[in-house]
Parts: sequence; C-alpha cells; structure tokens
Amino acid sequence: MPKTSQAAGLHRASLDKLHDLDAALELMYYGWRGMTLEADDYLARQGLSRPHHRILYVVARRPDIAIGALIEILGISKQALNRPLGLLLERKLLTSKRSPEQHRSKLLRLTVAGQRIEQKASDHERKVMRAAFDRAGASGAAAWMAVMGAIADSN
Amino acid sequence: MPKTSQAAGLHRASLDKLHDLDAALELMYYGWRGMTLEADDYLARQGLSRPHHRILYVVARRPDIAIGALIEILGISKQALNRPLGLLLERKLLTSKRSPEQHRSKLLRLTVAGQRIEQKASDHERKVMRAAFDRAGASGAAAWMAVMGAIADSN
DNA sequence: GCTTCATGTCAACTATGTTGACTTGAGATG
DNA sequence: CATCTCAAGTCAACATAGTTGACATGAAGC
Repeated sequence: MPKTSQAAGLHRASLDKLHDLDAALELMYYGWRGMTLEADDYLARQGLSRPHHRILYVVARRPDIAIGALIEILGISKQALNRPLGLLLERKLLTSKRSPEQHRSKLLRLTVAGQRIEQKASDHERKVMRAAFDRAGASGAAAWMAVMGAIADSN
Repeated sequence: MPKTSQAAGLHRASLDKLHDLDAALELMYYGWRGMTLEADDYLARQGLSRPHHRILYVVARRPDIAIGALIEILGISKQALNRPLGLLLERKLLTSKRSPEQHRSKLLRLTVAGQRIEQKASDHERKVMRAAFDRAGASGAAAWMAVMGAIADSN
C-alpha cells in the first residue's frame, strides 16, 4: 500500500525546465509531498488521513472550539466535516459536549488518545522541517518563512 | 491584501502555536494553497483540475512520453490516469500516436490548445512564485529553494 | 404560542483515487 | 505457426473527500 517513494509524485529533476521558475513549482510540489509523506503514512496506519489530522491539529490549538468555528477555519462545508468528525468522535479521539450556557453549540476537545495521535502525526512533519532548517541555518529558515508567507498572503 | 481570506483554508495566524515549528507547518499548507489557488480556479473554468494540469505539465516537458512512463512519473495507477487522460484526448489537448518502431507504446504530445492551457495554468503558479521571490530577493529565493530541496529529498 | 435563525444531520451526487481481473494487439521467440 | 510477453485499455467494486439541497433541532424573540 505505501507506494515506493520514488514513484510517489513527479520524479525529481527528471523534467526539462521550460521556464526559469519551473524548478520552483516542482519544489513546491515535492516539498509538500515530502513534508506530509511520513505523517500520512503514520495516519494511514491509524486508519486516519489528512482531513482527520487537520481537525485534530486545529482542535488541539483551539480547545472547546465549536463546530461552526471549526468549519470556518478548515474552509470546508459542514457536511464535509461530518464524516471525518464522526469517526474521530466514534474512535474517542475527540469529545463533544454542549456548553452549559451556550446550549446551541457543541464544544470539541481532544481526548488523551487524540492528543497523542495529533502530536505524533505533527511530529513527523516537524521532524522533516527541523532537518531542512538545520541544514539551511537560521537565516535560511527565516528566508524560507518569509517567502512562504508572501506566497500564502498572495491571494 | 492581508484580507482575512475567510474560508480558504486555515485562517492565517489564528491558531496558538504549541511547538516552535507549528508556524512552519502552517506556512507549508498556506503556501501550497496560495500557489495553486489561482491556477486551480483557471483550470476549473476550463472544466479541468489539478490532475489534468499535472498530466499536461509533464507531457509539455517530455514530448512523446509513453503512457507507462507518465504513470511512473505521476505516481498513480493506470486506471486513475485513464479518465483524466481520456478527457484530455477527447478535448484534443493531447494527441496520442503509436510510434513507428516501438509500436507497442503510445506517445503523447500536447496540441497547440493543450500547450496554451498548460502554459496559462503554470503561469498562474509562476506569477505567485515570482512575486514572492521578488519580495525576498535573490538570496531569499535561493534559500527557499535550498530548504525545499532538503524537504523534498527527505524521503 | 409561533416564527426566526444558527446549528447540526441525512441523502444524493461528483471527482479522484485505489485493487483486481480481464482483453487487446504487437513483438519476440520456440 | 504457436505461444508467451508486455504495454495499453477496460470494467467493476470500492474508499475518501468534497459538493448541494433538504430537513431537523433547539434557544430566542415577537
């Protein structure tokens, strides 16, 4: 099931560059894949995947978040959230309780098991980033973040 | 410009950071989204999407590529390739001809219309990268590429 | 009471991918 | 010639991640 990482995506540096920025496009693709590959593998072994991780990641950083706010942050429809969220609740990685005074909203929170999985999955990603930053040095890391910030804010 | 780009993914900078590298994880996510957003939008208006663009991108840089080699490079199964490839052929964005001597393989090539769409979609992505690189300067761009290369090669 | 409205759920659909099993057609080889 | 191989293509069943539309629920307001 885990594909050989060689065939997982564009084969690095095997394509002619038609434009000077083609290398950057391919690096973005490979970089995204490279950062998420191990984490996705780990998640798959837990019977989970990227959307589940996204939910866990956000809830870990916003305990007692309401479902509506989570939908906003994830940028998906509430219907799309429904199934992965249901699985996480069923697997008891998340708890949902109604707030006493705000009885309309359900508040989400990670269980200890959910915290463990969120942390392990994110750790795989952070490990990749840490290794790359170590090789690039502090100034390289800062430059990387500046460029990524510019790209992220370009819309 | 720093508009609170509401539902387009994680809301920038709105989450607490549990680890010092969380900002990097989020930047990778936003960066990928930021680079591809306009291109995906353009593709959607053409009735196409990311997998179609990936095919066009590779074939543009490897004219007369065989289907088997394309599968290798894209890292997907031939069945998964089948539908998007069929659409591109039907829309006459790609041609497929059997090679004279290697009669077993079909060789793929972009039509003029296919070249145009590939170029326009990739242009959207290059435009985003160019703007970010311009803001970061040549050394920043080089640092970005070094970090991304390290991430890409980490598997 | 009855309506309003945010929240949440269910159903049907689309798209992209996966395996597995099979066919087709040309090349190579006994 | 017969047959085996191999790239390509097809068909079916399924998983996952997303979409809209329709509907249920429940606190709040008239």
